[in-house]
Amino acid sequence: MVNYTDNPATIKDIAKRLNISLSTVSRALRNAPDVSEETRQAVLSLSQELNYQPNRLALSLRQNQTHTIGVIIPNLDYVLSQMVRGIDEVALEAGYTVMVCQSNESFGREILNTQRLLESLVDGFIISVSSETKSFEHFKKIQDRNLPVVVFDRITPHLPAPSVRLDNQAGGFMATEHLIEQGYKRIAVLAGPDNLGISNSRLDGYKSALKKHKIKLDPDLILHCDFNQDYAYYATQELLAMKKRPDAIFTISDRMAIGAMLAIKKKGLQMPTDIGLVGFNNEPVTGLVTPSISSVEMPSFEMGKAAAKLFIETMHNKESANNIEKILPPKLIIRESSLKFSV
Amino acid sequence: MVNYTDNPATIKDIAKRLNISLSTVSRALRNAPDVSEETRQAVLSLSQELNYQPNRLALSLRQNQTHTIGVIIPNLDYVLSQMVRGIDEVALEAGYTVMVCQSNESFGREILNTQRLLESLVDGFIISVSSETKSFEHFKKIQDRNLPVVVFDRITPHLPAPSVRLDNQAGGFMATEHLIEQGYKRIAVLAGPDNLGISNSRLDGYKSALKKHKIKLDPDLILHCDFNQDYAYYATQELLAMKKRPDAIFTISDRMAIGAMLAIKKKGLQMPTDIGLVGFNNEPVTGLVTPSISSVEMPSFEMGKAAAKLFIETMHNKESANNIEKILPPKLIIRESSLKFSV
DNA sequence: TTTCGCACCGGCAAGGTTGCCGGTAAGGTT
DNA sequence: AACCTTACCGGCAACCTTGCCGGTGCGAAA
Repeated sequence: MVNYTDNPATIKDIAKRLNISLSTVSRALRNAPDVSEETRQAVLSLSQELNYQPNRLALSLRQNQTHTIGVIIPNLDYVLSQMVRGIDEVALEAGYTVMVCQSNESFGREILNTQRLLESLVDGFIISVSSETKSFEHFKKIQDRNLPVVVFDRITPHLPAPSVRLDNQAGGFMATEHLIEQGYKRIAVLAGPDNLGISNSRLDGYKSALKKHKIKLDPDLILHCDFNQDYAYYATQELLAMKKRPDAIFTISDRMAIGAMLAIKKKGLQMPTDIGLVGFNNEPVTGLVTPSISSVEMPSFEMGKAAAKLFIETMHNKESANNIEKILPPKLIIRESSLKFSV
Repeated sequence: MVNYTDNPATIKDIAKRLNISLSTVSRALRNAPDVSEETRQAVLSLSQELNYQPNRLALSLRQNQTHTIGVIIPNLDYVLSQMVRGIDEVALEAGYTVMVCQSNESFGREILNTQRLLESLVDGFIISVSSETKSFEHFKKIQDRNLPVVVFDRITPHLPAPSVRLDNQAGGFMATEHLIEQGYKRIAVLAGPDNLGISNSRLDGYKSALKKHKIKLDPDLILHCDFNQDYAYYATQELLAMKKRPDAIFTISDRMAIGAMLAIKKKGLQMPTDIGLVGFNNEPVTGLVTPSISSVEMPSFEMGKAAAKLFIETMHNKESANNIEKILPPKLIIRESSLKFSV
C-alpha cells in the first residue's frame, strides 16, 4: 500500500484514516503517555505505511528551534575544510544540520552572512572571524538575541564567547626555538594583519623564544602583511634585500611560507644552509615541495569536533559554560627547510 | 525607541500597535495593493522601529518552500571548495541559502545526507556523487517528491538530471595528445574506479588521442585505482617495474599525479627526460613541486556558478529544462613534468 | 450510591505568515 | 433614488505540530 497523495503524509492524514484526533496521533508518535497500546500500534504501523515524516518546519515553528547551526568561516582552505568536516561530524551525530557560509575574508560579506543566518533562524553560531573584521557590531546582534555562539581558530577579545583554539603562542615558540637550536641567529617573522589575534599570539611565541635564548628582538625583522602568498613573496624579497639579511624566516601560515620559498629560490639562496624556513598549518603541500618545509601542525579536524561539542554543551546549559576556553596543542613537523643538523 | 520585548517583533505586534489587522500589515509589508499610502507608511516606519524581520519558518510553512538548496559533495578538496564557493555566490544573489553535506566518498553517508536534507525540506539538490556510489535508490526519493535536482562534476547516467560538467573527454584528449607531441611513446594512465563516469570519460579522451595518432592501445598501461595519493604511488611503482615500462603517465587527478611523482622520484627517474607526467585539476600544488607538474585545468568556480544558475532555472520552470547539459571546456597547463621541447 | 482515581482521548490555541473572500464607506453614474 | 465602482480593510482558514485543559467511561473504594 502506498502513499495516496503526492504530498508527504501528515499527522492529519493518519488521524483521519484512523478516526482519531490529531493529539492522539501526535502523542502516539512521540511515545508520550495517555495512549493505549492498541492505538499506538495502529498509528505506528499506518505512519510507516504512509511513510510519515514529521514536518520540521512546523516543528521548528512550534518549538522555536531549528536544529541548525550557522557556521561562518573566512574561506575553505585546507585547514578550515578539515575543521568543517569535524563540525559536521559532531553536529550530524547530535541531530543538527549545519549551514556553512564563507566570508571570503570580507567584512561586508561577513555581515551579510550573519544577517542571512539570523534570518534562517539558526539555533546558534560557530564562528571564525574574517581577517578584515575590525568592528564586531554584527555579532552583537546575535548575542542580543541570546543565541549561543562558539568561536574557534581565529578568536578575538572583542567577541567574548566560549572558544576553541590552537595554542598559537606555543606554536610560535616551538617554531622559533627550533630555528634557534638549529643555529640560526637572525630570525625574521612574516606575520599577518596586526588586528588578528591568531597572528599576534604566534608572534608572542616568537618573542618569548627569543627572550628565553637571550636574543635581542629586532623590530625590523617583524613584517606584517596579508595572509597571502603574493604578499609574502614581496615581503620576503624586502627581507632578503636588507643590509644584514635574516638567516631564517618563520611565517605565520604555509601560504606565506610558499611565498617566502619562492622568493628565496629566486634570490638563489639555499635552504636550510643559507636560510631556514618554518611555516604554520602543516598543509600537505609543505611536504611535497623541494625542499620540504617544516611546519607547525594543528589538529584541525579535532578542533572542528571540539568546537561543535562545545557548541552543543553551550546550547544545553546556556549560562554555565560561558568562559570555557579549549586550547589544543600544536606539534612541530621538522622537514628539510630548517634542518641543518639532524635531530 | 527600541524593541519592547525580548522576542523578535512579528506582524502581530505591528498590527496591535497600529490597531489594524494582520492582513493589512502583511499587505503593506509586501507592497501589495489595497493599502492606503498612509497606513503603508505607518506600517513601514513602525516595522523599522521594531526591527521587524519576517519569520522565515512561518513563511516557509505557508508557502511550502524553504529557499534552501541542499548540496551533496564527496569532499571539500581544492576543486570542490572552489565549486562550492561558486554555488554559494549565485545562491546568495538569488536569495537562497545553501546546506552543504560531505559524503566523504561514503555511500552510506551519502544516503544519510540526502535523508537529512530531505527532512530539512530543502527546495532541491545540487549533487556530485560519491565515488563509492553504485546504487541510486536514495536519489530517486528526491525525484519522487518532485524536487529539482542538478548534478555537477561527477555525473552519471543512472541519475538523469540537468547537469554541469567539464568536457572530461577533451581534457583526457589534450593531456594525452600533448604527451604524444612531446615524443612519448608508451603512455600509461592512472584512472579512477571504473564506475566513475568522470574517470572513464577522461580515459576515453586518452584512447581517442592514441587512435588519432595511430598508437596501439596497450591494456596493460591502463590501471584503475582509488582516487588517492597512496594508491597512485603503488600503482606507479607497478608501472615502473614492468619489463617495457611506460615513458609517460597521465593521471586522472592531481592527487594521483603527486603519488606518481613520488614513485618516480623514488625510482630515481627524471621528469620530463626519462618519463613524462600530466595530472588533472590544476591544483596549486602542481605548480609548486619540483618539477612542476603539467595539469588539465578545470574552471571550478565557474562550474559551481553554472550549477547554481542551472538549479535556479530548473526551479523556475520545472519541466522544460530537463535535458540541459552544460559542458565547460578544460585547459591544459603545461609545466616542467612533460615539457621535453619548448612549445 | 456517591466519590475518587485512572486510563484514554478530543478540542482548542498557539507559533507567524499569507490567500481568499466578504464587507464598508465614499464617490460617481444612470 | 437605485445602482455600480473604487479604495481600503478585516476575518477566517490554512500550513503542521504540540501543549494544555477538559472531558468521558469504568472500576474500585468509601
